[in-house]
Amino acid sequence: MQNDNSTKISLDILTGLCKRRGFIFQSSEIYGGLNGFWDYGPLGTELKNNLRDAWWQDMVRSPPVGPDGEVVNILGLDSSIIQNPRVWEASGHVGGFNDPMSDCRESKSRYRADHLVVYLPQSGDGHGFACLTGNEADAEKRIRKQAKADPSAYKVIPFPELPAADLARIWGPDATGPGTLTEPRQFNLMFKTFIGAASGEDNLAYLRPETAQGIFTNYKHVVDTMRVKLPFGIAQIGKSFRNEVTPRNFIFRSREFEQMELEWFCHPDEAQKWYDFWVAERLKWWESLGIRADYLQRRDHDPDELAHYSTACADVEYRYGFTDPEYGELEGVAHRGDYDLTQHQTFSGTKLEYFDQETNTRVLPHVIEPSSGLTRGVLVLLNEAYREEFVPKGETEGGPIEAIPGSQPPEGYEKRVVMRFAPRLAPVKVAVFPLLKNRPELVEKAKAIHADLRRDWAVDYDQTGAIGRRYRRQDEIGTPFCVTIDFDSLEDDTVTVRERDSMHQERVAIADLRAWLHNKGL
RNA sequence: GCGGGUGUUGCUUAGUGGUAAAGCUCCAGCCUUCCAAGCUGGUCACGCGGGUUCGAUUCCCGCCACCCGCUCCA
Repeated sequence: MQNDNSTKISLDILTGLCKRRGFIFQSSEIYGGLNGFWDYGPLGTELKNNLRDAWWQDMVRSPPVGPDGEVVNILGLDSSIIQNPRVWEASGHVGGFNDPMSDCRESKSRYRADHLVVYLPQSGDGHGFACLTGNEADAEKRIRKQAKADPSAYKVIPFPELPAADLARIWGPDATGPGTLTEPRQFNLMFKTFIGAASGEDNLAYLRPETAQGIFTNYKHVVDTMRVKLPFGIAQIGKSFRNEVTPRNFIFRSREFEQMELEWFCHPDEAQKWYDFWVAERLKWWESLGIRADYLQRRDHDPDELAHYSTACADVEYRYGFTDPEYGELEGVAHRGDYDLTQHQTFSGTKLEYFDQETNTRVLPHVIEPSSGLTRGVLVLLNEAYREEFVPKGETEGGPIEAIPGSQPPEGYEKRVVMRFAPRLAPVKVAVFPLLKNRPELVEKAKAIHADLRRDWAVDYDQTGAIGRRYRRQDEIGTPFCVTIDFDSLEDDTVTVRERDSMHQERVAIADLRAWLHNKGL
């Protein structure tokens, strides 16, 4: 990716800033860390909570107007992370990911171990040959050619029953020599845990790999208690856990992550209409947060990549710097049909049909699922916000000049790093400074304004060092406004409000400050 | 999971078989009337565990984490 993009930044820079400024730390770092887990520091927590709250506000409390011009109805839920293990049998998560696999180091092929059989010499010595069940002729051919022996001198056993010590003398199906197959390994998507103090297989449980199933299992409760009519939605935000084979790319793919999921229940005849609506709506929502439109795209899944439960799926993708090709998933909007409710109806024996009073008919609703990664959203916000700029030394006339990340400023300029978060999402909204810290009257007034503003917003107070340094500190954590109390403030009760992006300053009466900030998007 | 690379303070680097230096950051004081100024002082590091050795941050082994590629990916 050598193109155009002067603002492309590396994950190294972002990871460094997140650590340096208290956004995101490696989990349990003092013990050497843990692959695939991350902790959110004070500012990362604020940022993540702000994104979470924006989603909740815009999806649950004040959702968009539907395609018919009617306000849609969406209700909130918070189901437990650990659920009856049968939930995951019904959902298809148990079973689908439990097959032991063996890799060939030479051919890079991966085989399901229960699909392989091994020809072993009756004599006990010499090479053995593995093949896929159904391809026995292939193995026998190789016995004649490679071992110059008759297949009848061999016994056939299932690959999983082969002692690990014998792997060294086995030829893989696609290998040109022995000893290339790895010991069969279990790939378990779900984290296992045990309920109760005594552990054993009979009290096995799982940490949920998605929040969606908790919605389906509560669907009937919501229908019965909340006087809802089709169509309606149930929304949930929470942690999910997946034993990813390869956690990579900072918080993009981690083993513990957070989802914001909506399950939209509707009449089967209307499902396509709602699918189209939600795909478009979700793309618009990310743009409304200030994400550059040319960094977002809709990608419809090909029929052959659809999951078993899904009849259509479209992703909202973002142009991360590291995903290949170029764009990577941020949110998936899936048309799940009636798969989930059918499964849970079958497995639980509980009727999950919706009874329509007006038409006197029963129907199993179809489901459209916009499911986005909250923690992936945080990564997108960080990536979108990061800028390096050149500023003339000692003054701000003309404002900052956008720079290529990692480049050095020309003579007379210095670099500033600024996080251009939308005010709504910024972890700190306002910082309050006395111009000088050794003038008690300035300090006192600044502290009073700080104490007042913090009733409404996350507000920093800083009196350390030169004023310019304090501005730059706030730039780097993305604080949109800084308020400075100077000697004029003591005379006329006005303050300087300095804007992060333009670095412009404006004189505002203290009495108007709260309203002024509100008008700027806080 | 495979292959390659990396690991000294918050960051960037220096260095050594005798437990570590510098710049920036950070903290305190002085100073400072709006964009990382200056002066003085200060805190903080050899990823973890073994081995060799009188002594290991340095040499050896194992592990862990991170980065790149492959693989995988609801």
